[in-house]
Amino acid sequence: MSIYDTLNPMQKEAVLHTDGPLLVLAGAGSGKTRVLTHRIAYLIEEKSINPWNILAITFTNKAAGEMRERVDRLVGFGADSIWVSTFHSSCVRILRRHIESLGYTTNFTIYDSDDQKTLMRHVLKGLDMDPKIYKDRAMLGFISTAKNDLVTAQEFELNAGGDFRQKKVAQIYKEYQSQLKKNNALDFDDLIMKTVQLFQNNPEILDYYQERFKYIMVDEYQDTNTAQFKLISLLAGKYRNLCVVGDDDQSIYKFRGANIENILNFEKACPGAKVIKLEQNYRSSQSILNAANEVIRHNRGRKDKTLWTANEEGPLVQFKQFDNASEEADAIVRDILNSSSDYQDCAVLYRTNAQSRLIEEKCLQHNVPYRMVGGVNFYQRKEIKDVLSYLKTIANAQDDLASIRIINVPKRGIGATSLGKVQAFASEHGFSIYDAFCRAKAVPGLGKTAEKVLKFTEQIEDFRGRLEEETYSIHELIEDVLDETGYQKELEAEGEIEYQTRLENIEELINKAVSFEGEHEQPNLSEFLEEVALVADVDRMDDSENRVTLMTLHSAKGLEFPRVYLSGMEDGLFPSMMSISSDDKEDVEEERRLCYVGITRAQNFLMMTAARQRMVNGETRYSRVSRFIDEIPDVLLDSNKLEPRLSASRTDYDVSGLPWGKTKSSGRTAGVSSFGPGNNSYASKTATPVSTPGFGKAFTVEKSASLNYKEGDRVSHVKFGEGEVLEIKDGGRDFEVTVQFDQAGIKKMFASFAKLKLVRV
DNA sequence: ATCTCCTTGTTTTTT
DNA sequence: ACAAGGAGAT
Repeated sequence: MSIYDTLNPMQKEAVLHTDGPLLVLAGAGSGKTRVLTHRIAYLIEEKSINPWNILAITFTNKAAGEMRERVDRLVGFGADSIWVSTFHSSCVRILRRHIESLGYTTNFTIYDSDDQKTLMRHVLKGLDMDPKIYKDRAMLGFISTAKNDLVTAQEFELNAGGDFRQKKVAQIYKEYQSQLKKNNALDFDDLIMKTVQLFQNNPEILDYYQERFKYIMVDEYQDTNTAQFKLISLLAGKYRNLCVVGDDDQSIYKFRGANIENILNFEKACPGAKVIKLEQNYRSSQSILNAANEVIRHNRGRKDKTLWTANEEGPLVQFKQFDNASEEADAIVRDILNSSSDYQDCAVLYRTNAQSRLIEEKCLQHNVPYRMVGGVNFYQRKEIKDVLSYLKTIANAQDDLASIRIINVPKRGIGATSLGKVQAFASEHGFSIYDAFCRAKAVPGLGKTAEKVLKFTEQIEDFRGRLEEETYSIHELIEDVLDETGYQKELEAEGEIEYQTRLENIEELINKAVSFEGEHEQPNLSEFLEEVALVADVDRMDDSENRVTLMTLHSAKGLEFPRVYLSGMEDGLFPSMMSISSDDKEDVEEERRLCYVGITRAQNFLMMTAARQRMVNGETRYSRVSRFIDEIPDVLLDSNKLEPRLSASRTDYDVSGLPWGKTKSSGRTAGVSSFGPGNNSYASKTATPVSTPGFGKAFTVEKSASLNYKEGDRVSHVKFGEGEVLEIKDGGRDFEVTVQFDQAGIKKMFASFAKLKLVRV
């Protein structure tokens, strides 16, 4: 019996169809990864295809790693010469070799969204545009959309025609591009677009890669954008052995330029394409699948398919509505505890990252270990960006953003004024900022500051020199930078707790460097930086520990858990207000697909929850239950939604036409403009009684009762060991706990950070 | 040059 | 609620 006999007939058909275009419509949990891995194995083992000729594209690096591992297990050898990677890393790899024909140098840097924003601000300032009218984020949005559609700045300008605003945007786009080029940098969207341009301008390079990648597979095809589609079409243009796998019902990245038409029109774009549907779900119970099918049924314009399962029925999907978000979070964490499942089998999913805080708080309160995916991206943390900017400056002296970021970090007495002079000097002579730093003596009006600047550049040159040595490693470099620049000293001065977490983060970066060195024959700094630039948060998710997973619905795509909690099922939150009020009906459909993705993550147990009252952006919001819940027939739900509501009469106040009532609870008294100043007071007055003026305070009291240790208790800390609590002080947001540790001495720390555990004596 | 307070935006999602 | 950027003070 061969490994292919374990596949169902449809899966098997997909595996055996190796030549010519193939679209696999794979419903949630239908074993698409199995199909992909077996298909690769089949190509290598049965069709004797050289692994070298196979390209498999996945959505995240984590998925890539998993796929490689699974292929490794299926085929004995050769699996490591297959390209398994994301669109972005594939493009970087190609560009590193050939980008010189586009006028960049091969040590280009990659700008993340923060860098983009900084650069855009700079561009807007340089063009003397009013930032009130031309907002950085909006401009970047236009540019991103354009790039995803392969529209260059020049084409954008032509398309703008006589439209004044569009012409302005075109001007900004142009300037932004030229600044990027000056910095020898590419943004995320450039990675794809430049690769496409490279192929279009250089047929011989394209031909090389067409010959190289005779068999191409693309996972999560529903989330590809136009540029990515073009890239794939070019690569597969010669041999046409293209297999794409996806599910139109799980397309959730339209906001990022994903073009659902790519999957809906695949057959048109690739004449003669074979289409195979995988409709048997192996993941979820019947009950869960029923709910999922009911929800997604409400979308129009989808490929017709019905997911079924042979799994047992399982418990009904639960739905519970709570009075407020805190109760909701509390109930979820309690339910996890009561279920006596392993923590790692549980996931709490939410629409927005902001919702994670309450869940986290409750986990800490009940001593439930958790792991949070997302939130502030690790590589976007200040200390990480600082260290990386040093590395970037050392690796690529043309990266102005990086040089500017660190010239006065740690403080060297080089402020905005001096920097301004250097920048003026640099742009006048066409130098990069770093080159201008090196010529500080020639910068007019810099005076004594010039020497400080030169001290900095000497240091950088010194590091650069050391890097030439064979034995000098990246992690040593990081450690030396921390030490010799005085960065670490400055961190220390920031205070105990800050210092701790920041240092921990930097240590994690060092670990990353060490493992990078282990994986590469000749570790190269630019390569390290790019690897770091391309990691998503899910990639860093370590699932070996027994912890509850907290993440957004978006990050949950592709994962599965025995026990799933879908929180915040409220209209205005999920589906989001933006999508509800949008002119484009498609927007709510995308949210519905997101809901479908969420439901289908669950294997055995699913609980959906909602809160009647929730704090959002510092204001209390009252919401009704999500329309997605209404779309699931009552018989499929174990629900409390028929119970009387807390404030049935609250609709009386709902004069705004929004699906919720709004209360300004604090701070700004800016009028709700549409009502005019007179009506404004009406809105806030009527709503006040419900908003419990002291809500914030009541909240902290509740938290106080929950700390399970008090002054005088023995507690233990992960790092410091055991000790005695000397003092607990209410520091507003959190409790400040002072502990006399047996070994480590007296430490002050925040309760939620320290995760102290009570020690029974 | 650095610190402080005030204003403003942010919150939908991320490679 | 909270962070980040800008203006004005020190």
